[in-house]
Parts: sequence; structure tokens; C-alpha cells
Amino acid sequence: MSAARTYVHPDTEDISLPRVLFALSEPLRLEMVRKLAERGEMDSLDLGPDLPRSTLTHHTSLLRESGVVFVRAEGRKCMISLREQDLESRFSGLVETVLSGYESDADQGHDDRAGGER
Amino acid sequence: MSAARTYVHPDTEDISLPRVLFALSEPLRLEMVRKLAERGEMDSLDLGPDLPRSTLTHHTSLLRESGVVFVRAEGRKCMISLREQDLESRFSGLVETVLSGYESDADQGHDDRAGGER
DNA sequence: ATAATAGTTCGAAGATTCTCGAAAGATCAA
DNA sequence: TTGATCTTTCGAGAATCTTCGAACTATTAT
Repeated sequence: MSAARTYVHPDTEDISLPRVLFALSEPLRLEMVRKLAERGEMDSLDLGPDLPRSTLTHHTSLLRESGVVFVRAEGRKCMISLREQDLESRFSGLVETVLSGYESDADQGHDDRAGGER
Repeated sequence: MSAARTYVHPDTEDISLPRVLFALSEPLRLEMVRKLAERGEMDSLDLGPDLPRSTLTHHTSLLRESGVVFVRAEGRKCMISLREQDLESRFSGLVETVLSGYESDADQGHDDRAGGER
């Protein structure tokens, strides 16, 4: 037996902006979202091939709970897709804007503390 | 004597998207940014009239260090403004997009956990 | 100089987050 | 049913965040 794997998602109208921004504020998750936007639905393993499984689940769950991605079980795999339309209808232009300002993978590991007095 | 109050700001090119998103992911700070976008430069006290001073300083410092706002001392006060142009040149459309998807002050205190199975 | 008013720094407590191993659950193939 | 493969849950440790009082610094007015 065993109940098939199901996933709870917030309704579109319940997606909260601060939560979405928080979800996107983590480099690992932002990178996941970038991949999803680029390639469409993906197997969760392809989203983070090098991550421990439990870490992967943690991040995909957070993305799902914040309304950023839709998750469905397919066999033993876990297929993940961006909720582009839902996000667009709720926060028009947000995903596109965020991703366009994000140069792939490089540029990580900021030190800050930099900057002048102006 | 005593060195006048000065504030360190990251250079425009060093503003990091994840950090900006994180700064905006806190409802209190997002509300501050909304006010700044609406009214322009503001006295820090007007940004959070009900907050303890140290809490206010904490949030304004985080916004400054992440490159979202510019801070300058004016007498004993602390004037804060959005770095609109810098943000625009770095992440075109981001601030406008975020704020347009944010309905002022209401709509806070989400419960989540809601949502169906889809 | 003294008092009053702002803002900053420091330290601490509590809450969240992140990471990840171990154990358990779900699916598929023999 | 057994084994292989994926995912999820649980728990714990480390790191970060948030909040805020107390003490301190800076600036202005008297």
C-alpha cells in the first residue's frame, strides 16, 4: 500500500512576495530556478546533482512551499517545474526580471565590505 | 572632535542579487523600501517610528550593506534614500517589479499551509 | 559645559535556516 | 519477495537572523 507521494502547493492567490523573494535569495535555489526557467520541467536530481539528497529535498520543498515551483511524482522520481504562469499572474515580470539580472553561476561568493564612501 | 558619522556603501557593480533579494524578503524592510520609493529620501525615524532604535539601525544597515539604500548623516539625523539608479543599472526593472507586486501594508501575516493538491 | 536628542555598537536570547547522515517510505524490476 | 534506486522524514549541529536593552558616540541647543 502506502499513499502515493503527493505534494502540497499554495494557491496562486496565497503566494506571498516576501516568501518568494526569500526563496530566490539563496544562491543555490536561485540557480535551480534559473535552470528551470531555461529548460522547463526537470528531474530533481538534475537540479542538484552534487547535493546530498536530504539537502536537495529541503530546497525543493522550500521552493514548493513558497509557491515558486510545482512538484509531481513520476515513478520514483520527482519532477519539478517553475510556476511561471502563477507567478506571472501574481507578480508580473518578477521572475523574468530577477533572472535577467542574474549572470548564471559565476559572480558568486561576494565579499562585500567593499565600496567607497560616495 | 570625533569623526563625523560616515557610512560604507558597496560599489554599484558589487551589488549582489541574492543579497538584494534577501534584503527585500523581510516584510519590515520591504515596507521601508516601499516608503522610500514613494516619498524619496526620508529621515530614518520616519521609516520605522515604532521600532526600537537598535532594531531600526539593524535593518537600515542591512539595506545599506546590501546596496539597496544610501545613507547620509544630516545633523543628528540619518537620511535614507533608495539607490534607484544604481539598482536600475544593475538589475533593470527589479525594484519597480517587486514594488508593483506588493500591496502596501495589508496582506501581511500569512499562514500558508493553505493550498490544495492541484 | 550640560542637557537633550539621534544614531550606533555590543551582547545576549530566541527563532530560523542550512547541511547532511541515518533511517524509513515509495517504486520498479526481477 | 528481494534488491536497487529515489525521495522524504527526523534529528542534530553550526551558522545566521531578528529583536532589543544597555551603554556609548555624535550633534545641537541652552
